[in-house]
Amino acid sequence: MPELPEVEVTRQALSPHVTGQIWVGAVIRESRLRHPVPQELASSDPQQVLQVRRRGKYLVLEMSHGALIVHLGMSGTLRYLTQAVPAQRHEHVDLLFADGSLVRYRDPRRFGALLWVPRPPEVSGAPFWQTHPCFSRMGLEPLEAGFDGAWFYRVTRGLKGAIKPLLLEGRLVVGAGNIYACESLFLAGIDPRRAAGRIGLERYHRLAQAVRQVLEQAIQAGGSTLRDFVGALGEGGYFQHQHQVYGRTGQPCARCATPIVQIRQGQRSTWYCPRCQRF
DNA sequence: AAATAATCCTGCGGGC
DNA sequence: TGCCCGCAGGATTATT
Repeated sequence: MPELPEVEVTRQALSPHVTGQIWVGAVIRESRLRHPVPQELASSDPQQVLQVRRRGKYLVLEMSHGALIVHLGMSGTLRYLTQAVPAQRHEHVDLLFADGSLVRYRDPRRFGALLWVPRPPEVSGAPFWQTHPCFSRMGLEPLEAGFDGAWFYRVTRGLKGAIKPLLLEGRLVVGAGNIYACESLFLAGIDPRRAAGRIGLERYHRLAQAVRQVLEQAIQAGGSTLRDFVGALGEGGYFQHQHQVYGRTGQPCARCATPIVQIRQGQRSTWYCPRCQRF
C-alpha cells in the first residue's frame, strides 16, 4: 500500500486544503471496499473538518460530529480537487465540501476502507476514535517518542519469529510495510530471517534508527510510486529510486555488489543482501 | 501469467 | 485432555 510514508505524504498535502472546510456529504459510486462504505456518509449533516491525522497507515479526518477513518489498502489514493470533474474508473467515493471542492478516493483493487466513528457525547482525554477496533493491537508510532533501541530490545525478548515478518505485522511498531521493512533491515545490516528474540541491544539501536531514517527520507521524497501511488495533489513520489533491496532481485548491492536475493517469508517476498545483512 | 504497496479470517498444531 | 495462542495459508482485487 501506501505504507506510512505514502499516508503521511497524503496527509500533509491534504491537511491545508481540507482543515476548516465544511463537509456536506459524499457521492458513493462503488461501496464494495474491504468493508461496505457507510451509506450515512452520503447524507451527513454539514460539519467542520477539524484536523487531518494519521495513525499507522490510517488517515483520520476529525470532524465536528465524528471521525472518518480512511485506509488506502494496496492501491488507494486520495486527491484534493477544487471542483468536480467527471470521475474516472476506480474513483469510488467523493467527499464534498461546501465551497464546491472535494476529496476523491480512488482504489483499483478495493482493499481499502472508509469507516465512520460518531463522536461520543462526553469529552475524553485521548482522541475518541482511538478506541475503534482497527487501532487496537497497534504498536508504537516509529516517528514518535518511545520508539528506540532499548524499547525494541526489551519487547522482543523471547520472540521466536523472524524479525522481518514482525516488522510487517505492526503489533510492536506500525507503519513499515513490505518496502520499508526490507529497506530498514538492509540499512541496519540485519538478516531478515533472524529471530527477533535473538537480536542484541546494539543491533536494535541500529534497527530503530534505520526504521526512522528510512521512513523520514521516504516522506521527504514524496513516498514510493510503484504503480498507483500519488499524493493528494496528484504528485508522484520518487523514493523508489532510492530503494536498496526492494524489488532488486539479482541486481548488485549498492554497498558490496553482491547480487540481491529474494526469498519468501509468510507469503510475502523479502529482498536482502546476503553479505551486508548478517544473521 | 504470476506477481503485488495490506489486512483479515480460519483452522491447525503445539505448549502449558 | 482441553484450551489458548501463534503461525500458516487463503481470500479479497485489478493490473501488467
